[in-house]
Amino acid sequence: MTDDKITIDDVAKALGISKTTVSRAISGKGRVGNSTRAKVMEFIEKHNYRPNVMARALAQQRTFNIGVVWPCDYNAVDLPFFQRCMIGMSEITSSFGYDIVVSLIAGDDLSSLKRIIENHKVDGVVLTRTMVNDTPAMYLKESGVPFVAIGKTDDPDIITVDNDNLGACKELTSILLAKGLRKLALIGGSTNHIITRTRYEGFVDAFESMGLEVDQNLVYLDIENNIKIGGIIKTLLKKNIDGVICMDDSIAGEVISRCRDEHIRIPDDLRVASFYNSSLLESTVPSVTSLNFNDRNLGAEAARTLLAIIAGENAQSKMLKNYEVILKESTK
Amino acid sequence: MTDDKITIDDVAKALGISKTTVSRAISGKGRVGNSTRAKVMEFIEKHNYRPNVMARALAQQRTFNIGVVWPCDYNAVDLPFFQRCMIGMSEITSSFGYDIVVSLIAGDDLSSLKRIIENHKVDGVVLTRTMVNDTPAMYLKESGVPFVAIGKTDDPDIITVDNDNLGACKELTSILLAKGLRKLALIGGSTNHIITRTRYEGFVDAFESMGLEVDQNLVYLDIENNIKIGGIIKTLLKKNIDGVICMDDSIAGEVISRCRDEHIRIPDDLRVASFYNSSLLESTVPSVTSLNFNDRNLGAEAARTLLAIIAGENAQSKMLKNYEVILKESTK
DNA sequence: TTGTAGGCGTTATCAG
DNA sequence: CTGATAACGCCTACAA
Repeated sequence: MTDDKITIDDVAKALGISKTTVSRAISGKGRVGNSTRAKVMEFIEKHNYRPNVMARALAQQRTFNIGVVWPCDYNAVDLPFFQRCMIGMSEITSSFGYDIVVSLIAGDDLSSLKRIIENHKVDGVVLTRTMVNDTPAMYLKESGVPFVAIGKTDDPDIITVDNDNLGACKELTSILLAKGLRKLALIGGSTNHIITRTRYEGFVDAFESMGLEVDQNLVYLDIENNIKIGGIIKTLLKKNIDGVICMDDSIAGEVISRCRDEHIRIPDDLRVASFYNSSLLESTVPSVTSLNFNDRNLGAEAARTLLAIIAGENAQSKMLKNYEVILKESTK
Repeated sequence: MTDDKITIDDVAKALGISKTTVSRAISGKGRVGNSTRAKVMEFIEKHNYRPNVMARALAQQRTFNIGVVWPCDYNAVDLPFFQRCMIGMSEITSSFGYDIVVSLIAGDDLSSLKRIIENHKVDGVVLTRTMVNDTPAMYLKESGVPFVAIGKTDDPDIITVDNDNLGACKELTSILLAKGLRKLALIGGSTNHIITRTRYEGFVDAFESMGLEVDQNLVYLDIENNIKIGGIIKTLLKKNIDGVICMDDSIAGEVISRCRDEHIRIPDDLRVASFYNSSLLESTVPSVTSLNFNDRNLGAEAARTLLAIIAGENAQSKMLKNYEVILKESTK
């Protein structure tokens, strides 16, 4: 039962045939007699034979692993986005017999990424976000390893998979504008992240397509620490605003809390919406209007694309259009 | 600069010595002349030579990967716990030249775990939680692969690393009892997870050590879905309770929201505390009394232990004592 | 259809 | 201290 270390050679000898034939029977490459194949399959099934992946990796220079680059800045640590993406990726990779090697990168330290690339531990990489000065992307590009980035990028050589953040943010903003709101504030994270810029663009587009102009005094970007939000809210209130759009739900949660401190009623005194929704917002009161994306599906699509590239097919960048605008109490 | 496919043989030939010597110079095993070693080191530095891990893995039957089993039930998906643990593990494994292969397992489907084990893709495994019917643990034990579990277990053969959940939960409960609260409710998740049982034990211990008895009518376990919490709160309010202890902050957040619905003031009408704290609770109002553990450190310790086992040292189970009881507004 | 032999890049063994 | 040579387990021309 626990014949653990049985090799292809053992199989061959036991069956009185050559390793080559066994190999072919298993891989399906090359012609093998039906009866022979059946014999082999039955035997390996019975004895629970598994080809040694390391040996195969060495022989055909493939690892059947993909790398996933996972940012772990202070902010990203608690976001469920990456976890959800990974689940989607895992579903796809699993079904292709691939496994996932994670590479956590903090700040500019690419050493863990370099290690898995230089050591040939992966056949390709998924980058889970894009940045303005994207050192990981540049490194990967230079290294020649197949990779896919989740998020937008300027570089046409890089294959990306992304949600339609621009369209979604524009739509949500438009809805608020259509309600007659005009003095809308925007609070968002690091402008080093492309997604922050895209969300901002969507916000601006909504204004422009209605012939309105964004008041830059109401835009707060690079707010990487929720501590600052209390002050921002106080400042904003003096400016007599109609509503606040938060780029993610962590910011939204903080905004709601600080409003409560200031005895600001939502939505009566102020409307609040978020460009990203996760369970963080689930139990807030009032419930928050937000955008809902399918992160899992995004990850799955990224993995699918990467595997296609690895298989030699020429894949193209994709934009997933399915998102939901969830209108809740906070903007009534 | 981009001499990517340079092998040990290339190094040997370029230096006019044998592969063996180069190998020894790099690994440090076996005696090599100092001048020779220096030459080798200089050369590989300059030409950026990296030993092929796959070849090494094949030769010495080691992969320099560890597997991390990551549950992805509906509940676990958004918990930051696993992510934080993994960051801690990654810090340690990285410093030993190891990488992390994740195995997401949903429900009883062990296929991804089996794949990485049977394919010899990892040298050991970290199990990130323990269960009552722990099929992953049993499988690993049977397979003979070195592994460490995060969490408690009955099986003395299994090496574990865990926080002192029992002591922490007992302490927090004791503090509330010491404030004179007596009718304390408890809401928690699946009793299939050992941690739920441990937390419950801590709760009970606190009562017993004060000569009090737990009112089982106020204990709600196996609440795996926050939707039920609204009803529970309503029921509890009729029972005229003093406070609610939630096993994690997702539950706590929900409890607070539902209390607000019912116009219950916290802490005036009801005290609330949580056995686990994450950023989910960060911006709630009122701030919630809770236990604070260092998940990252927990992961690091687990990785350290696993690597020790892999290295052949005989490691022992560890309990990390450092946690914080954070007293906040919700129990004033 | 099947088998033989060589190679993938390292490490381990055993001589020198 | 150093070097051939044989594993490690699998794949793939090339032959038969």
